[in-house]
Amino acid sequence: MPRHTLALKSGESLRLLLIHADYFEYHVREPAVKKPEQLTDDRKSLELTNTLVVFVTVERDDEGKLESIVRSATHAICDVYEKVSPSSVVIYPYAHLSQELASPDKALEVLRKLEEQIAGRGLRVFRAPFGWYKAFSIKCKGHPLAELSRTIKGEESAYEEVVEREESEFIIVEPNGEEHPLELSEVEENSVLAKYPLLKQFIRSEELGIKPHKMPEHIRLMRRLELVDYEPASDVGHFRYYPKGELIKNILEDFATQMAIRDLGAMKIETPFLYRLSEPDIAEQAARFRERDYRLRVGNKEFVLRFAGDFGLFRMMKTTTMTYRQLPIRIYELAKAFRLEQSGELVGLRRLRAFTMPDIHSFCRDLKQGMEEYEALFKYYTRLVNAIGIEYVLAFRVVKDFYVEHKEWIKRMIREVGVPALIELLPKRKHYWVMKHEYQFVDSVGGNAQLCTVQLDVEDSERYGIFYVDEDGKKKGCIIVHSSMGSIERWIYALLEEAAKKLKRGEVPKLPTWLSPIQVRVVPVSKEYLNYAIKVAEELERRGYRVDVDDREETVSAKIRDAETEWIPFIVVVGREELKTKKLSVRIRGEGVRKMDMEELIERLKDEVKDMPKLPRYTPKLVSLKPRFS
RNA sequence: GCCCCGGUAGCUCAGACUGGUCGGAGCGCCGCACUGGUAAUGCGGAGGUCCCGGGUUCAAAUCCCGGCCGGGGCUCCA
Repeated sequence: MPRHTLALKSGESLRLLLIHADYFEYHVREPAVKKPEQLTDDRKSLELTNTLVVFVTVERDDEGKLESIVRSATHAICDVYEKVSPSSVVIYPYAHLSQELASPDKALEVLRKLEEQIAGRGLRVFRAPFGWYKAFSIKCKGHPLAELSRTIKGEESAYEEVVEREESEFIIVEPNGEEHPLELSEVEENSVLAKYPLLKQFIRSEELGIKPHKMPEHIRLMRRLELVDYEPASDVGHFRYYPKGELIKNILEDFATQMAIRDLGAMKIETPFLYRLSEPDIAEQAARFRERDYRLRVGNKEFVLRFAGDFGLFRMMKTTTMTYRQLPIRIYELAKAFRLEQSGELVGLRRLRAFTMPDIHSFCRDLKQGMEEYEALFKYYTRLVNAIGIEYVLAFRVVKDFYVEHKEWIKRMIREVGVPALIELLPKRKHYWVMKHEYQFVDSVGGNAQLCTVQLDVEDSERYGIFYVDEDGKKKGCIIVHSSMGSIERWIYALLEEAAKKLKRGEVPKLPTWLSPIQVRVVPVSKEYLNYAIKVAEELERRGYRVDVDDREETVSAKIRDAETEWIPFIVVVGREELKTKKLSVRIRGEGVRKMDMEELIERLKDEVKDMPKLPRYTPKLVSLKPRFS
């Protein structure tokens, strides 16, 4: 008999394991539950050949959606039946596929209905009795379709997903506001897109699914540069950060926080990672993300790890008293989030199971204020993307009626950024938002990922129990604008991929100076000049820059080479000559060697770092003291 | 999650098809000499359960099965 793997995820659905068997038999032994199903003699044992044995587990959450579950399960079973042509079907209650069993009477009800439905389709069907220990033997046929498992969900089962999908329309809006229709089938011939290669590549990747077939470069780079690495001892998609990667991550986090607070006056909060599934609103939120959330049981409580910041935020806002005078209220959280993405979907830092997402939620009085807020956030994220310095693409998704009504407003925003935009017009609203936009990134191999997004949520907040007090003293639901700059990890991906694109074009790859783990490396020509090198470094450090000193016993060439392979933007060589003239010999990445004095170098650094966050070195001052992490 | 490909020293990889002196190279690391001027100074040394678990065989890094991790594809991306 072939071996079966019965390990299935804990979840919230009906589980089926279908075995096409040459031979199957069972014999009832003794009761397994307090009130087992009443039995007639003819059901105490059974022996069949060429049969389809369906092991069925009814899960707790199946209760309440019995009808659709039974319908879908019947469909699934008949589907397999037609493919393998057995001469009968056996429904076999099998509790062991689950940790979250439904109550026995509900389970029995489902099994009976299932039997009835299948019989109703004219098939010969048997049902093994429920609530009894049974001995069984099975001889699996072992062909490719002989062993299958199915997960059946209520309502939106894969088996009834025949719902006709109305197609979106696409248009391109040029920076000057000119509008052009776009047929996705004619992307290659489109003359407007020919002017905007990045946007064209984005549409190929995002809308047409034309994929790069290549490994994105950042995966190699994140390890070469000792920034980030896999951690096989954790779950897949959970990474570890070496000091230099941690520093970059922390600077980006500080940047997100600083921008939100300084530019928008948002209020920063923090909420828990874990939420109880027994809370109805949490359960409802979790249900939106079926099978994509981490669940864990502690004692007799079941928890879900948040997959977005909303969980704790909405809870907090429920008990917050806000008045119309205070709106819009902007709340910022730097939230660690967890999503159980399918393992095959994870790609380096592009898609993770654990990531850090800064988000801002704005609570607004009405649609008018919501739209003003949307525009403010649009401008905010545009400044933010421009400040980090990567190429990006702009895409809007708008419900068509809303677009028609607010066309000029949207075009005004596009003109403001000065880049062309792809607009997807949805025939009708199917999400909580009427409109959103995304700043998307296109990587070195032609793949893409969403960075910033702003969403105008028009289902007002009453559904979450969030209210403000209006002028008339009455409680009202508000309009929520959801927004995020995208995960910090994904920004690291974008920065590394941006550098990889430079490399591909034959340019020198680099990180912006404000994000470089080491901004200046001082290289003494020999031991004699080490003290002077340290003095130079200390002066730069006092001025707020990350500097280290290569004190190793290596040749100058070797030390320069190492600094270059680390992508250090400024390399200062000091020796006899520098000591004498008090000038510095500065090798600027991608430019060449220049003689500068200390103040000139500091001016240059100041100019590149501007008012971006500053953090100290996370690695030793002396290069010889730093271990190699990867 | 499914399909295809891969996993050999800290890192990058050769060896595998045709099982048997194949456990190898470069980088890194350690030691000695060199006292350095803008992308690799020379010489020497240490390092490996050949991813893990089973199987086939007189014999397995090598062949077979299962698992784990990674890459690509499919699907997915509230």
